[in-house]
Amino acid sequence: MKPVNGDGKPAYRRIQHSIQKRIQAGQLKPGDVVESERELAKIHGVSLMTARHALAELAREGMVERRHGAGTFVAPPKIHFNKLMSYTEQMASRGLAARSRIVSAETVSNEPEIAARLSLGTASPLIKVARVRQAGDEPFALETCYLPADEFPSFSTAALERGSLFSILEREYGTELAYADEEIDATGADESTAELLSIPHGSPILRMRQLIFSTSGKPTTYVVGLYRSGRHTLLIRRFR
Amino acid sequence: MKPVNGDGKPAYRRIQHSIQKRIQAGQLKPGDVVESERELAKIHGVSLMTARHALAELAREGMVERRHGAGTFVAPPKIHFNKLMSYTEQMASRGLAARSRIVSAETVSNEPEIAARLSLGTASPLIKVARVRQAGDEPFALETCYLPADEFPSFSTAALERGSLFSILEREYGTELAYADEEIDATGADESTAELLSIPHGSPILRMRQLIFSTSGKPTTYVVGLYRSGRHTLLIRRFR
DNA sequence: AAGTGGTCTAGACCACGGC
DNA sequence: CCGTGGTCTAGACCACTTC
Repeated sequence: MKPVNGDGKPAYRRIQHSIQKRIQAGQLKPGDVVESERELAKIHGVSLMTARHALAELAREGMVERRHGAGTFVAPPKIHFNKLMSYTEQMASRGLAARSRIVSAETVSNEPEIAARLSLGTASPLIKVARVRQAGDEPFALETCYLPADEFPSFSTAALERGSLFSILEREYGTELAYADEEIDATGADESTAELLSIPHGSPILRMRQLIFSTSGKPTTYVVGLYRSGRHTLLIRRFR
Repeated sequence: MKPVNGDGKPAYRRIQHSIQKRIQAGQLKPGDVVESERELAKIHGVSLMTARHALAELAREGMVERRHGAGTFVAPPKIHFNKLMSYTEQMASRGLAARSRIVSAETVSNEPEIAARLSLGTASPLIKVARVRQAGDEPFALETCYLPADEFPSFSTAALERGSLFSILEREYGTELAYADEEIDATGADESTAELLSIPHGSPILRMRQLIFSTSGKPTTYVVGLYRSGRHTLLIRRFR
């Protein structure tokens, strides 16, 4: 009497996805009521606990809100705080094209501190790419990223001209990024940075040092970003 | 045949807490195995699903890790990224005492921009308290916080000398804080800030503007923090 | 093979919300 | 009042890890 599910996926996931699809397709709008546990159980031919599991997961992910005694409702779209996004993605999410210029691209072996952060030997070769990010014609940030050269063979700077670093890592090398730890502080622009950003030497700039980890837990990229004061604000949401 | 639980709390929460206590008391150390679902069910006289619920919640909170086929294990203590903590709490979590000096405390009605951020009329009275945070004898930050004066009657600056702002809000006024949205950028120290932080005028400083919301979703406090360069680094974790 | 977590059933009662 | 989500039972089988 075991009702075989069509695929190998858990029933609660299938229910979850079916609701998720309807939300993304716009058939269910924020505020709309979602089927109750009992309705879903009947529709999908599962027990209450299974239907419940599906809704509980969706609530945990922020897709729906559950109100005791009232029902389950589609949640308003969340603003993506604390999301790890590439510059290209950030611009795209605002409907803008990413503009940047590669300042330098080389393989270096003399940056022991950064190699250490990437859990590598002190003399390990690193791909080092420095780019100036532009808004309109004005440069507003200098980003330098470091990758272990051994893990990204035949890394092509040309590809960087076209697409984002993230998409290259993910599509060309199958590296799934998971999270990043960032250190943020203020500092003054040194000579070369000042020149690249067209600001006076010593101007206050925001420095963001980012260590990006892949899903396997390995540090994959180190990025140092220097942002012109007044041109850039970081947004974070903290929870209690 | 309904086994009455001693209190009104759900069984799965009691199980959760009993495990949580043993972890915090050090009886269970990171890596230690936790009782299996079946064991917990027997011990607490509940069904498997209930014991399971308790462990699933603990896993969601990051207290334990579950490994399919192997067991449930105490997770290593997590670094609290992206947590909304008061200065006092941050220091306490490092085993240090918070040291700060109140620079000024007044009620103002002429800061329309900040009143607006707190969703108040432009002329609403605001409690404004400026404090210098110290590490040892060295000042490293200037924090100015604003609260709606109407909602915190008889706000005592004296209490601030003793405890943290957060604890006053939570204990004296029953305001539960939920989350904060922060804007972070770099700027240069103005005259008065430079003097208070003992740094040259124009030195780069990290500015953090924070709007703190209560659990009811209402903006409750606005904080502007100015941090000396080199003395302070912000840590964030971003997820993909 | 034994033990674990992951999924699931077919019910039950309770607490809460809105009419 | 009825329908909702919240908790819970007493089992079951499967997938996985460990030995």
